Amino acid sequence: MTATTLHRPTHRDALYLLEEAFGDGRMVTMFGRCTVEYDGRASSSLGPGERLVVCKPDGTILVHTDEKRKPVNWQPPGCTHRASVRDGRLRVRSERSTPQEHLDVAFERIEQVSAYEVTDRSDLQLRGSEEDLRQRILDDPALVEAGFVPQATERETTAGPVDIFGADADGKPVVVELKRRRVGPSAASQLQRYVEALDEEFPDEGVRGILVAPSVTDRTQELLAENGLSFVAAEPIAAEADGEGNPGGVDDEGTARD
Amino acid sequence: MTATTLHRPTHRDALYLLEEAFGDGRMVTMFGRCTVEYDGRASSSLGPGERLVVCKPDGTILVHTDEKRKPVNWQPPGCTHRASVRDGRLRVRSERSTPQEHLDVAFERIEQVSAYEVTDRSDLQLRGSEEDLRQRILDDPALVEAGFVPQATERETTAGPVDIFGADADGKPVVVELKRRRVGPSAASQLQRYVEALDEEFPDEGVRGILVAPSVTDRTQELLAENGLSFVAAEPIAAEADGEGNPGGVDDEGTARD
DNA sequence: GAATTAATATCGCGT
DNA sequence: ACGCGATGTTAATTC
Repeated sequence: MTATTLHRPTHRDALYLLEEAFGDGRMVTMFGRCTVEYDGRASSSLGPGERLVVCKPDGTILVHTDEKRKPVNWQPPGCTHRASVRDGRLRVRSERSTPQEHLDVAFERIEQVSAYEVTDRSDLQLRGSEEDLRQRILDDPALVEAGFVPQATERETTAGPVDIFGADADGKPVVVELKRRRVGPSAASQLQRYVEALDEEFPDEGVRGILVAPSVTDRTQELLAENGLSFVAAEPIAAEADGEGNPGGVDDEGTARD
Repeated sequence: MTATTLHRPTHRDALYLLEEAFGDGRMVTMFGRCTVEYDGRASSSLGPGERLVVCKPDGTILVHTDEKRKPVNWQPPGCTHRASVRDGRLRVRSERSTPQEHLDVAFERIEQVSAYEVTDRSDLQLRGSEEDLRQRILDDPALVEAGFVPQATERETTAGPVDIFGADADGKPVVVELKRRRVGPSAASQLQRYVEALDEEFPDEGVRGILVAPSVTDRTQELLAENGLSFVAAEPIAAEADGEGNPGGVDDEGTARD
């Protein structure tokens, strides 16, 4: 059986399912009225309300309200889940050390509990990352500027590893900092740190810094100019010729719209 | 009814529930074997596997596998959900403009669908944030150094707003940058940008920069020293006298352990 | 373990 | 809408 569900169970019956599911490495969802307490890297309290709680077999716990992408409370993978009943509440505690932190969920009413057997071997294939941008540049260094010759990636400096290190048409050292999307001031600062570090390695050679990204904000442009840095516009994936038509296809049996 | 669940429904029956739930602003969970395609800020493909899909009434969609805290795919609030059946698959599409992006989930088998009415008015109370650290410093400026006098918070500069601006015992301008936890090089760069900006506002007054955080990394300490910046150790909340005993209490009716 | 950086980061606040 | 910075960021990678 890949899904087991209890509707409005007693706390005791819910507890039995949780014991079983935690032991079998099944994923669990709970829905009901609860409070949540967290203590660890910070601490927090959440008063009563109806929420969806998800427990994963890797030790993750998520508490979701009806809004937002982020859980209102959570615990990362590697935690230990325990369930119990005390003072008329169904309780779930998730705990870990390093850092010492724990999350407590207490249900005063449990509307539904489900346990799922999950099998998922597929890996996500992602396109358009900074890694893709780097590959584009290495395949066609002229995207940075004519005559640019990449010599190393992730080259170490005292300010940390730089994305691409190379030389321009005149043989001057060049640092290239890559960003997959429009950038703010922090990217300019980061590039400036790299240039300063390499200036000490190559005194009097006039190390150049080039930021490669789709675009930059106005203040960032100023920052770059102040520090004698350059900006080159480039996307992590080539922009498509616009002709996608209707990628999702047409529904033929019915639709539900939110 | 606050929770409605269909176990191994036909795609058509699942579709009817989705139509109803999306229309009523209910939260939906789905579990089954599916594939996922995303295109927008980046693009991705995910092959077949069993996953938990959560749709929120605010337009959020989350696709969770049995591992990790982050959803393997998602769409942020503000999207529009649509469900349909086509080519023998139950499909859910989540879409938005600005930026133009969409997520498609296609179930070949749907194990369970649930719809929940959610009511949650409680707000999260969080302690230990940077805001708490700021309040601590303002309550007791000597935590920064003897004689320090705060004059403004979020004071504007050409490099952006600084956390605390004030004067030291000698009347020299001081910029304080706050971080709630151990910091890396970017915090030092940020502080340096603020000092440079204020140096132009207060020429020849010798603007000082102080980083206040629990601790700094070695390379960051060097960066601070190179730029003539200071570091002061402080936590966002006072460390507790260790005496918490057994905060979770003792279980008296049973436990389930993961 | 600590350190460093990317991310479809998300989120909130300001203009 | 864009810009900017905090986050209990999470996660991957390297040392």
